[in-house]
Amino acid sequence: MRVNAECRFPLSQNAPHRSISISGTTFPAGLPGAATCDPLPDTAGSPSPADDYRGFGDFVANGWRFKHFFVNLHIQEQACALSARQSPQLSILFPFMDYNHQEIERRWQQYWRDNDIYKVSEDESRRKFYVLDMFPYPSGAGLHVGHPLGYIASDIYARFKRMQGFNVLHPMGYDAYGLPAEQYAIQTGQHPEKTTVDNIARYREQLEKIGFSFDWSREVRTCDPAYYHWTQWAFMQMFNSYYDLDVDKALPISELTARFAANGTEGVHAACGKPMSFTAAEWNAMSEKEQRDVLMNYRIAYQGETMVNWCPALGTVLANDEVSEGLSVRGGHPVEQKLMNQWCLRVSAYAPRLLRDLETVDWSDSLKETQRNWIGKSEGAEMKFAVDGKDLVLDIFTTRADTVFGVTFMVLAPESKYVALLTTPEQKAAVDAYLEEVKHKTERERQIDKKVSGVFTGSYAVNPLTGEKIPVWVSDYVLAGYGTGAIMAVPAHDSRDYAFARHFNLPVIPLIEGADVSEQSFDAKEGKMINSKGPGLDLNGLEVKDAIARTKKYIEEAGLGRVKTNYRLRDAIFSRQRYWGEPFPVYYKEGTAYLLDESELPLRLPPVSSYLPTEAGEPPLARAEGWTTKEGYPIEVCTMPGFAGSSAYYLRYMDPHNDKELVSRKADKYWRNVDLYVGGAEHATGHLIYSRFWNKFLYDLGLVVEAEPFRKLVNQGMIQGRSNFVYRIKNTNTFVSRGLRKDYDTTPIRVDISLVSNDVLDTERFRNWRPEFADAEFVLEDGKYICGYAVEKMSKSMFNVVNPDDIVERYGADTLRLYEMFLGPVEQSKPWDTNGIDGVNRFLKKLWGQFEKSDSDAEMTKEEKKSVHKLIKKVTADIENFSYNTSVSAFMITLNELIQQKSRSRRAMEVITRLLAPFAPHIAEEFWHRLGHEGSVVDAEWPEYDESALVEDTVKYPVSFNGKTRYMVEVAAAASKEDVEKAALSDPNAAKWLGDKAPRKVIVVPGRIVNVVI
RNA sequence: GCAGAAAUGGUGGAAUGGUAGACACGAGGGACUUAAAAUCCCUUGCCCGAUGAGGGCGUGUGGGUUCGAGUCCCACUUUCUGUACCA
Repeated sequence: MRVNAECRFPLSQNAPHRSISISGTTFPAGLPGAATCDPLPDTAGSPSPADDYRGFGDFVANGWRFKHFFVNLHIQEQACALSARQSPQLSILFPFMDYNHQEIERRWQQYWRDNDIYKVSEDESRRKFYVLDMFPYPSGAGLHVGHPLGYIASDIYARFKRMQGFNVLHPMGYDAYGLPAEQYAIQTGQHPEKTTVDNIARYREQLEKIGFSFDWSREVRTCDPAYYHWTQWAFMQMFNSYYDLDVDKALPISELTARFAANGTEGVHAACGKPMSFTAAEWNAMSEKEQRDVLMNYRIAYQGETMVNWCPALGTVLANDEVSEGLSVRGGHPVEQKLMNQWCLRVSAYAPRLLRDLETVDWSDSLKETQRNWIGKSEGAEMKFAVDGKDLVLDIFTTRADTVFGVTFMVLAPESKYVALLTTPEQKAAVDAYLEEVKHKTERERQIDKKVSGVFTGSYAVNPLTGEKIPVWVSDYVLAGYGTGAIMAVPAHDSRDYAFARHFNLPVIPLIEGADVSEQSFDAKEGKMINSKGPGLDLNGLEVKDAIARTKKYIEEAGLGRVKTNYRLRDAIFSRQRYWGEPFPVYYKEGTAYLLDESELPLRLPPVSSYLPTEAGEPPLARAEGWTTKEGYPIEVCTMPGFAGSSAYYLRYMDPHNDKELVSRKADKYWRNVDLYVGGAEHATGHLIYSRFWNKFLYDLGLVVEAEPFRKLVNQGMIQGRSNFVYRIKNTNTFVSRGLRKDYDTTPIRVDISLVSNDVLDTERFRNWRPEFADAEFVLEDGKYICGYAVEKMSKSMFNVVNPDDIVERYGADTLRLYEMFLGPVEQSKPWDTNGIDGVNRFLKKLWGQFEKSDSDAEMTKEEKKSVHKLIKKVTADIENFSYNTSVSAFMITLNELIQQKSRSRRAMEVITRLLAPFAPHIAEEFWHRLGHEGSVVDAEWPEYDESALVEDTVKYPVSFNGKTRYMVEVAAAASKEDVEKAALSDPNAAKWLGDKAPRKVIVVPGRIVNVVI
């Protein structure tokens, strides 16, 4: 059937007349009953615009809403030969499709799944691009609107790159080992795996709804044996490697063993725990156990006695980055220092390379700076101070070698092994008492309580430059873990030493000319040296900088010490006394650690009867039955920390199903490393250090091709919650707005965010929500109760969590995606405010309407073309710069322009569809198909702009006088500077501003501005 | 303390040294509607002026460079983030 009747009818009296043509082409194909009018003969001619209508009703079918009109056609008889049974009154079902996000999003998500649209494989013919998000820990609370921010940003980039022709790897997975699941297990007895799997299912569902282009076939979970097989494997490689300082890379431990057997420690420069010296003969004479003990000092994954952060509440040790201000990052429990034998990773060996290679990556300056601080390179000197009357030498590290002449005492860390050696019998009681006191302080107490404390050991050291005797003290302001655990104290030029000296009445000798040290120390590294002359060295009169260099040179020549670079970065503690983590592929034979055979990987996490430590204080794995090798040797009962599984996951995504290797050579050579990594800045000192270390280690072994894992990194800001408050006058049931009125004595009460809209409280729902205030009175302003608010972290306990599911349900994923981008720059933290979401939702609805109106296949007009090409240029540049908020506004501007132009161009919509595809993939896919395309818009080509379309015929110049804009002149775009100047000055407005003066100077910036100086 | 980032309307924010406040929210007014919702139109930095024409002032504070500064330089204030007895 072919119907060719053009009908015009008003949708409402005021709305512009809208015409539809009833024919096979305008009705989307396949719609049932698109036009249920009686069969019409071919008709020609048009009805008059004044055709009246009567009666209408809506009904919905297949997601389309139909309006039912009866139209009285006023068609000229001769133009339309109607037969007797055909009424001049035509019944039309006008398909009136609202923007139905639920329908559209469901349909296209299904289409993407069914057609494996986001599945990628290595394709040598195309250039690769790897876009990665930091994978989430699947917590029980699910996602809130803050989580997807980074995922949306990276998804836009991934889709953009794909449309530009790149083969884009964009995977997602789960960092599934972690404390919350285990804590939950302890409370409920439920296996953490169950909790984790449930949470992952929830996350997956939430993520799917937002329309990400993840290749889910590559999903990884760190708790999956097929995955942690390779975590354990990597650990084994580290156990079997040492760090050679001469070639500056990791080498197989077998090479070290061979060198020991041939030459002993002679000529070996390797990173180690404590310096060792032995001959080949001594080595060869050692028992296997002794040899293995020696090797443990060199392995990259090693077991060592170290001061660790022990968290009694969690029953485990923690890495430095898992502790903040003396409290555990997870849970906020107090942390103590404790000497324990633990597995460690020799990350410190990589400190120089971790620092140096920061220059090769495209990360933000602030993030690089954070890493630099954490690595903490400091150049100075290690100096020897002999102990008076004893055959002992104290090594100290200092960056201020120039201040040796001002050393008036020395300080040992309480944990230093020298404390026992230097304490004299007379002082023993006092020192022991002090050590006892310090031991019972937690790290937190030590930090909060900055009171000066310490005790004299009774011994004296000898200043190597002056020969003077100086007392040696013990104090907890000196850290055992940094430098040598001993310092030379220069109270005149170090504030901590100064405080200590004043407290214990020790002398203060100023060394810099003009420095007033009567009230405080002079810490600046500037000025001329005084009081600095000894038998072998005279620094007087030198600038501090030169004095430092001079002293370093002198002590090296005189054998008093050496130039040394210290790093703050310490080895990573790799054991956790917990259940929910990767087991170590390690067993113990006569107390010595051995690796399992690789063929036994993965070593599966065994079931246990309880997730608590044993009575004997051993970790939960000690409860596992048969936790031994076949031969009956006990297996390690600690598990690996959270960062173990997250350190190389980006490699596993390249080849996730490989059961022979972590990643195949081929896949690694193709995908290489991550081109764009998006995640939170909170991982700056943990994950990003460990991951870089891990990668460099694998790189040294020739297992991966890139020295840095993450080429470009973007930190998305945090989305904060907006907490709402109501204010109750004390001891009454009356609430007042905002709490701004100081005459009321008010107490803020938190209100769930769902009860508040535009700061206005739904008082009725509030009464239901908090039944104890069921009969509350509200003092209204203009009939409304206005809540107060505060911007805080988004958290359940603050009643400010906004769930993305609710937003998706109500507005759609495309709206959520656009809105999160529209909120502001991705890197910036900002509070979530659902109120603004209507703006982008309206934009999509308007765009939808514009699409429906677009029925012209003609070339774009000049105006249309200019609008559209301006948009191509803007959006392309914005995506490259991660400036997504301005992209969204550019879309809005273009749409407004097209509406203004009364555009009906399908070509314009076609370009906009492509540009919008990365941002709002569902609606774009819908448009794409309705425009008649077969495949997915995901593979549409990214449009290029035509510079000539952007050229203006005329340019409007603002004319300013002495920098103040006064009026505009319009001149031809081709006008010369002189012409522009002439136009500006001959404008009728000119006289008013020039007055009787002549312009001194006229500045014309082509295309920009005219400034007249008078 | 140190390091980094930032400070622009009622709000989120925009602005290669060149018309400050794009875009959006909110607010006010109007149209449509029996009504509401939705939608559409207008106004919206502050002050003076009459509601007009017009003018003045405005990007945390104070100075500077420049024909011209939100943007560059110096000093300061405040906020956020990270980090800390690191010798």
